[in-house]
Amino acid sequence: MAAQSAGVSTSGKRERILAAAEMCFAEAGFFGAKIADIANAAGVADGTIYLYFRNKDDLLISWFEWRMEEVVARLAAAVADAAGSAETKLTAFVRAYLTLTSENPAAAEVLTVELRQSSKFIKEYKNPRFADFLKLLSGVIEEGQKRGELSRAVPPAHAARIIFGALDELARSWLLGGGQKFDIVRAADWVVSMTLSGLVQQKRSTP
Amino acid sequence: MAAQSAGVSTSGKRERILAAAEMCFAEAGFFGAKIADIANAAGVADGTIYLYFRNKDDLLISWFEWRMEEVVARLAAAVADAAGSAETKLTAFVRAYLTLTSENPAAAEVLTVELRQSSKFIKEYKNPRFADFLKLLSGVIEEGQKRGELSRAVPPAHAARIIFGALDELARSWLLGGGQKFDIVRAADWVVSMTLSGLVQQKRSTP
Amino acid sequence: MAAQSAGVSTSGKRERILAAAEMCFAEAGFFGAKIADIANAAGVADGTIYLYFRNKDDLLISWFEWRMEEVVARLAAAVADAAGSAETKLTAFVRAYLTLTSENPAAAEVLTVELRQSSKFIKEYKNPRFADFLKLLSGVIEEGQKRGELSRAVPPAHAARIIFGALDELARSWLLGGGQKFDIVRAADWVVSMTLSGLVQQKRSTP
Amino acid sequence: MAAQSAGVSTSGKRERILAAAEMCFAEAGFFGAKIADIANAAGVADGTIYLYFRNKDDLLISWFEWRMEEVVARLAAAVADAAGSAETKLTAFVRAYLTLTSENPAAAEVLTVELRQSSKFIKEYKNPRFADFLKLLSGVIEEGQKRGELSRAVPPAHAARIIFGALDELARSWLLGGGQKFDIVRAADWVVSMTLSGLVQQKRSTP
DNA sequence: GATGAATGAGGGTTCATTCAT
DNA sequence: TATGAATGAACCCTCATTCAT
Repeated sequence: MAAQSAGVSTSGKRERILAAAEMCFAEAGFFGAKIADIANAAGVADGTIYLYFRNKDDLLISWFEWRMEEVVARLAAAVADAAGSAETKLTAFVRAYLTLTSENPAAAEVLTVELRQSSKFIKEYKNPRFADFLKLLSGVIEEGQKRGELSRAVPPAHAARIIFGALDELARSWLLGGGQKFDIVRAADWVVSMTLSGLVQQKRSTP
Repeated sequence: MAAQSAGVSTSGKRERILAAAEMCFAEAGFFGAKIADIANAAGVADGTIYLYFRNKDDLLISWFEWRMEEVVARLAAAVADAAGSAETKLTAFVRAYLTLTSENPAAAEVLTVELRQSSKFIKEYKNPRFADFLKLLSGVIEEGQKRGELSRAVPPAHAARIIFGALDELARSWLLGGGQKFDIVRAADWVVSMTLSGLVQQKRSTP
Repeated sequence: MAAQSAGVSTSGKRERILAAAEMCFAEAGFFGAKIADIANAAGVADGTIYLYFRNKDDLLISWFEWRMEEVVARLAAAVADAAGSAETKLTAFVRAYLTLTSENPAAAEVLTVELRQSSKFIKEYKNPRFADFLKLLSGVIEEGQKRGELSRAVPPAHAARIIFGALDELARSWLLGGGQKFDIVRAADWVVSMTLSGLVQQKRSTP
Repeated sequence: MAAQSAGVSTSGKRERILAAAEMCFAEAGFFGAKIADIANAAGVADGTIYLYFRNKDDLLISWFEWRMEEVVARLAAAVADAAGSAETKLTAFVRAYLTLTSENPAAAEVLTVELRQSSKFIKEYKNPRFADFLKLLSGVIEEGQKRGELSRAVPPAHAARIIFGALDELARSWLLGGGQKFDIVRAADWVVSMTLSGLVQQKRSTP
């Protein structure tokens, strides 16, 4: 009772529904996934979903909040663990992001494909978790710029967007290939290489 | 009269429908846009749409082919005009892409948001125009690598994905801000800077 | 409560829908009857029909099964009650059939008119209940032939078809006349007379 | 011009449309056959059909008139040729009817299945050709009764209905079997046998 | 809380019919 | 006459949401 009043169901139904939604959204897309499918996958009645979520939109938003909280936490931990230069931290971030993708492709599928979709989520919904995500990334960049490790050519917020875009697209192409065509975790090095050193053949300072 | 005898309506109804679809998809999303809305915007009857397109899915796919053909042509032209190094060509590509985005935000909105939506379009539909798009970009990179202008650290196909992801994300954030927050065309330089030279403060070879 | 736990709605919605469908099909024909009409007549929402039937076709097939089960049972009972010769049994069958017609003209209308409509019902649907119906009739004939009561001039299956055709056509002409022009139950004697003794003026064997 | 003003197209388009309609109705049913299909089969434009027929209903009615005129004429000729007793004439009628069925299964299909269907044609349309058909049959019976050749047990109009019903049902079952299961023309003898002599084992007058 | 039968608005699609050429 | 592109009313069916139990 005490636990329930805190908004945490003792039976974990909310989580089961969110996990079921993740699966269904990944498989069929937000519009293709039916509430009945999700309820069935979660082992609850259709109506039960409405005890935990206002409506289908709210379910997607709630899923996003739920999943992103974990993602941001793990990325933040990875960054924190990577003591040292901005380069090291960015590398840790990128690797952690693509590792998460490979570990939970269903979640990645929804994040990468479904979440862009509707004006409901990108236009009206402020998306605080995604803002946290970008802030984590841009924070590392900003710090690196302040410390003189990174070029100031690109404003941190945009640099973060660019890196996220690169990661996201790489994740998407990996997911579409069924995870077969290349090693997504090793692909992290490509993103690191391109966004840190660039494609141009460097004429590094000679000793 | 003579023109009509070719069996192709001179009234350009197909194009009007495609343009109306672009507008409606951009505004409401694929699932949110109603056939009736599109017909109304195109100034035709609902049924007329089905004289030109098999169904709503086919309308989106057809729109994609129609729009991407132009996009790829313009990007190819921009690349062709940019004689010289791979660096110059990539810069031209990126600028042209973001210029197109700024010139036709509705089209960009659909491309960037709606096209990711899985089932019919990324999973089932092979998307030959998008493949052309990526091929154009990876071709420039591959050539640059062969000429020794670009590093071989990243395979051309993945480098192209990374650049596209960066561009796409930048375009999306610009579109979501209503085109107000920053100059998307000038943002091209950020993408160029990051993907060619990288973020790391270069210690260029000094004489 | 206890009854409901069986998973079968005690409110008899399925039967109400079938009865409403019977009425609407009789009045407007299968294609003319709208799902909304049937739902309205049954006092349920449109969507409710789809909880009990896959689609409109399934509704007609289900109606047929539902109604024919009763018809065959009653005809079988009539035949069973008519102990004695094949002649007696056939007479009982014919009278029972036309009595049913007069008692439920709507059902007869649908059976006689709508069910012939080809595609879904006679060509694809195997119609097991109608097969039962014919089997009952041909069984009586076959038995009569074996016992030497009936001529072997016509194979039982075809004789059954011929009798059914006669009954069906008589029912149809009665239904089209609004049941006013003649007494359908007494018309049974005509069918009996013709199919058992024939039209030809019999020169019965004289002692 | 003179010929056309008489309502007879010199190019025979009306007939081509009627023949095409027959084929399409037989294949797909009245509701399943599309005007576009019929126009295509007739080698005319959709709109052309409306130069010859008021609407789709009128097309079916017109087809019926067109086809029944021929059927009645041929049956009348068969009856006329069969000089002699009512028995002979009825036999000729039945054989001619089933011969027509076997010669033109498509027409038979429409007559037997589609024409019953809609209230448009049985309830509102007076169906004068079908009345002619029944009149021909009942006329033979009436005459036979007057001449004492046939029993007066069944009123001629109803006897005609019964024979037609038998024929129609036999035709339908033959058509549904794709004309493979039995010889429809030889089946004529069954109808003759049953409706003239009946099923009951006759104890014919002994010499 | 939990259920799931019931709801009914909504929309994609069809196709008989029209009419400008 | 003939055409066939265009029309738009009509309708089956889906599915998010509700609510009596």
